[in-house]
Amino acid sequence: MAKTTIKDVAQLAGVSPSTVSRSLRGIGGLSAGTVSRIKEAAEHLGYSVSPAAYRLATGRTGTIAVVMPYITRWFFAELLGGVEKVVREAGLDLLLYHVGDTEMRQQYFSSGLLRKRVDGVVLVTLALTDPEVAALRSLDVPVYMVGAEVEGFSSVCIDDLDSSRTAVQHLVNLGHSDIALISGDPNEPMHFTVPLHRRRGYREALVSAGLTVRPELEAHGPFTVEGGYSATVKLLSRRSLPTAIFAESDEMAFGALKALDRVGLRVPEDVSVVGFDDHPMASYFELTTVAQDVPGQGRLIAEQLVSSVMGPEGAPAVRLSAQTHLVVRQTTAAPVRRPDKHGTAEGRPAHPSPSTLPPGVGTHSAPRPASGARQRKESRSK
Amino acid sequence: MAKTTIKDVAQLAGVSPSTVSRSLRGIGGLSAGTVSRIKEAAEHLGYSVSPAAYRLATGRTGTIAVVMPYITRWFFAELLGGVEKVVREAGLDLLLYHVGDTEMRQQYFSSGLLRKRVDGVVLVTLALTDPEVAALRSLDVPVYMVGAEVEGFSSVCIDDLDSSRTAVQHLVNLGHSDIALISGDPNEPMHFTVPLHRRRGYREALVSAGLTVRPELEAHGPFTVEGGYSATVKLLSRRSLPTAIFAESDEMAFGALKALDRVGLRVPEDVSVVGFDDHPMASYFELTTVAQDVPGQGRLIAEQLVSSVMGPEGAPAVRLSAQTHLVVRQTTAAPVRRPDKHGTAEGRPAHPSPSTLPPGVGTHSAPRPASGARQRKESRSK
DNA sequence: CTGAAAGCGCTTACAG
DNA sequence: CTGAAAGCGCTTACAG
Repeated sequence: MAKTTIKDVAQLAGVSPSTVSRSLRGIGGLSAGTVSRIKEAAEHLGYSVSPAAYRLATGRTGTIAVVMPYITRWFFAELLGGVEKVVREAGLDLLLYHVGDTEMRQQYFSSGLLRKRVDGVVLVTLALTDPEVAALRSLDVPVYMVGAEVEGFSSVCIDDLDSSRTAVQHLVNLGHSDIALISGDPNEPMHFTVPLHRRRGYREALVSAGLTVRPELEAHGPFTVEGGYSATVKLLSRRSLPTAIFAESDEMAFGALKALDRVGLRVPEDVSVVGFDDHPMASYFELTTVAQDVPGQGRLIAEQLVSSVMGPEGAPAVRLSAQTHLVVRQTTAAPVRRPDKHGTAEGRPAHPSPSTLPPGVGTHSAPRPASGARQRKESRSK
Repeated sequence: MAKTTIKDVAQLAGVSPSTVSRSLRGIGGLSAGTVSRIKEAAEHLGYSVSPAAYRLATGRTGTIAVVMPYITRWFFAELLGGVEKVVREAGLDLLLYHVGDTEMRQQYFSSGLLRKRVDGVVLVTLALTDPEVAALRSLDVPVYMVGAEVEGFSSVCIDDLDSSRTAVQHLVNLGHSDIALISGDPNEPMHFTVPLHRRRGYREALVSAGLTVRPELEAHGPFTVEGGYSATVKLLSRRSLPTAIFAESDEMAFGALKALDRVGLRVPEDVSVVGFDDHPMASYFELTTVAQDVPGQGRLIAEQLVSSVMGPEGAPAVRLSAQTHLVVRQTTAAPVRRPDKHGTAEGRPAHPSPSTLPPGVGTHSAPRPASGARQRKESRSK
């Protein structure tokens, strides 16, 4: 199974390596006979060009890198899927890099890990520091961003600010005035900008509706089910209860639904909930949410990248925006007037139409008093 | 921003390129002074070796490929995360390939896409045909498999057969005899073996409990929430209703829960449900399920790969197995005796008191040793 | 301990 | 339309 080289092919076809090279890439004038002879020889020998040699000779790697702070979370996995599709169809290789914490991040950007290794890189959701931007520029390859923007780099973003405003405005329009926010941690070390924009959208919507921004209506946690659950528990332990909750991601909204269910609050009768993403499980929960096409964003940015990498000329940086739209399902409704502002679930009047109770909520677990602790009974067999 | 080469470093340090090369990789005897001078020069110039030149000279690519039929599904994303971690820590690059359908698959294996491109490849969940195995062997690099086994390739698998048997035995122990299966499509074109093993485990458990395997108790669909939903709808439209359902994945189980909820069947009072995976949302739904550590499997196989790729000598193929354990939560309970076997949901008597189901406690199955089962108690810290 | 030289397998002006 | 030759940037026996 010795590796067959271009020389072997040349010899078999009775031509020079140069001719084989040109023929295989369809360059220059070639006599039809030679071409087919070469093609045959190459196939017969099972020849494929050595990427290493090709790269060394041409300086092009035929490879792009995708750098992400998470791999398994819904948004990131979907985005990766979209990027992969376009990149593969273009015949490029995709190198995956996970930059999970600030330490990895630092060592990642300081060492020129990508140097001479890729023709382009797409960064997902990473808010770059100035030194990081400088390091990236010194790579001398086009940089593409999703969910973040940097001068001189192409990007595709949704309008987080406006989308969040819309989501909260929906709650305002329904008549809510005690609208809580479940957001990402504003002080997390990776400095993601998405949560910042979504929070700003929330606050702006309140203000423009003549409502006041109240810190006790805001809680935060990681962008996960657990994060949404514990943030909601926090909200529910404060002095005034919200009639609606805007969660910055669907997974957080799922956690909120669970927490509400645990304390016996009904959705949407007692509390309305809006999420963000349109995660596949969102329709399961009948969750009202802001929908975005994540694989589409991946494809979009990858197409930019591909056309610039394959093209003869580096294309100028562009800023693309992806659409979002509010999907109204069954977790939002007009608030029910409550006689007792501090009332517990039991004290509330029954809602006229309980059939709007979202499926899956409230059926599988006995409601218990919320406490910070997770209740989890597990038993293992064997 | 001209690329700095080893010559530049050599010149600056006043030595030959050979010496720089040796010094940078810590080979041969080196005088301390030279080493530090070289190191300084390299840092000053921001030098990093050209991967292409390195690969061409050494024949090693420092790269591994991960080939997966899905990227975004939970199992695959988690596995990828585990592999990535180990691979990155070893300083290797990870090339991601998505082989989504039989067509991609064919063109993928026929063209030597991986040829000369990687030092090793991990295949996830792909049942290979003989020609595919041959193509892989001709790559002349070690091949690693997760969730599948091939003679001569290293692999890590869970025991799908035994795990499924255990899950169904749990239902049998609770007193169920009408146990349905929600499985993957046995005729899907990719020929995944996991669903086959899980189905066999289901059937074997029935048989060994003296129950008969009834086709009308089996339904299939894709390994998704939707798939589980529609498979359950199929089950519910047949002549006899099951009192328990074993779903081959948690996501399918979620779909089952939804379908049951839609028709007013209560879980676990009317129907018990067991899933497979211990997906993060499983605890959300209080789903009884077979837990597996997916990122751990990714790390395990990656460690094998790394040690063989980095090591001087190709290690022999090994077959590793990963543990599973049944996690009993609240979606399984003893069946309630029904007067009317063909009764509809509406026709059923209301369950006397759901509180007769002590949360978690009363639902434990008597752990019964399955044949050939590994005994292992796992406890979760944190 | 260190250099000069060959070689890894391609591509691409440069000639013809 | 096709070849010979140089060069891409490394590594590694081979000498010294």
